[in-house]
Amino acid sequence: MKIEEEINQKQFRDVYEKVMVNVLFTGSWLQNYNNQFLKDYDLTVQQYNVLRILRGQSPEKIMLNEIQSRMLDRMSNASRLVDKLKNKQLVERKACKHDRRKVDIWITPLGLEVLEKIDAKMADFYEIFYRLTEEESETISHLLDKLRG
Amino acid sequence: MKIEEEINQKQFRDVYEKVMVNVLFTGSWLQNYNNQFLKDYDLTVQQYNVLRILRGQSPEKIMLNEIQSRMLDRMSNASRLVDKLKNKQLVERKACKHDRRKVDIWITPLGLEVLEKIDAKMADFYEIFYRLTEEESETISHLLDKLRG
DNA sequence: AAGATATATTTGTAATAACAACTAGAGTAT
DNA sequence: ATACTCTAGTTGTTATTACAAATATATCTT
Repeated sequence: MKIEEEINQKQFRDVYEKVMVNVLFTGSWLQNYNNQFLKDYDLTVQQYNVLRILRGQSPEKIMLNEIQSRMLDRMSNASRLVDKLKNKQLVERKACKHDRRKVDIWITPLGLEVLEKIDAKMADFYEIFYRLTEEESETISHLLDKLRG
Repeated sequence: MKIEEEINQKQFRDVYEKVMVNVLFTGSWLQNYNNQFLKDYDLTVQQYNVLRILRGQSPEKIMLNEIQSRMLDRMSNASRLVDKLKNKQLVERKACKHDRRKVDIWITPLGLEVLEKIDAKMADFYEIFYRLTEEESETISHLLDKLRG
């Protein structure tokens, strides 16, 4: 559905206003879609994302700063986000030996297990993306990169 | 900057994962950019958006439901959002005569004034979009429409 | 008209986000 | 060593978001 119909706005001042609205709207739409899917696993998009960052690094440990710099929404509070995951026993945290300002964080076996469960259902989730060809997906990615400068 | 570098992730499982991450990331990035700009006017993106919806309709009144259906982030709470704007005297609200379940909402002269001030600075704000050609903007919009189905 | 159902909005709440202030440890210069 | 500055992370506070439940009015059915 065209963005004009989606938000019931007849027209935009120009294509730039339209693309702005469309990026904002689609981002919000996709985040909702994600959250809906992840609700079964009691995770938010941001929490899931942090778990994936940690898995990508596993079995290496990683510090909070590093997590923050890789997060999709950098405004969320990485420290408390890790807290939540720790409470669910999906990650572990310990002060770094060499530099006691830092904390080492790593994913637990349970965390990996949860991610695997999610992976198993990923095909269903990804279905919507097959509305796009691979080439179209590349095009969006490329142009969004360009927009961010 | 490429999304891979932006979030420091070497690779994605496929182009679909990449486009998902990119849409989420860019949406969040753009929302932050917007909020930063609007901070001078003590408005959030959602509040600004509601004001614009009301201006589009002005001097007609509009009901809450209608606002909600046009919002970019439909999960925000339209009722309390209008509250905030009313406290700032940017909008007015009154129970609808014909159907007392509904409320009529409309933008005040002060609200219009604030929007005009923002308009005056819009050129600065829109600068980033000129990284894209008109054609590229149309392409993004079209493909995002397609993604949402 | 009474009761059931649908619609529009508000309110309660718990979780999360935004932002600033604070704490603690490391590095650096004198 | 002392003072200064920088870095990493935590904590406090307020606003916003997400979701469900409650309220109030309108509409439909019999």
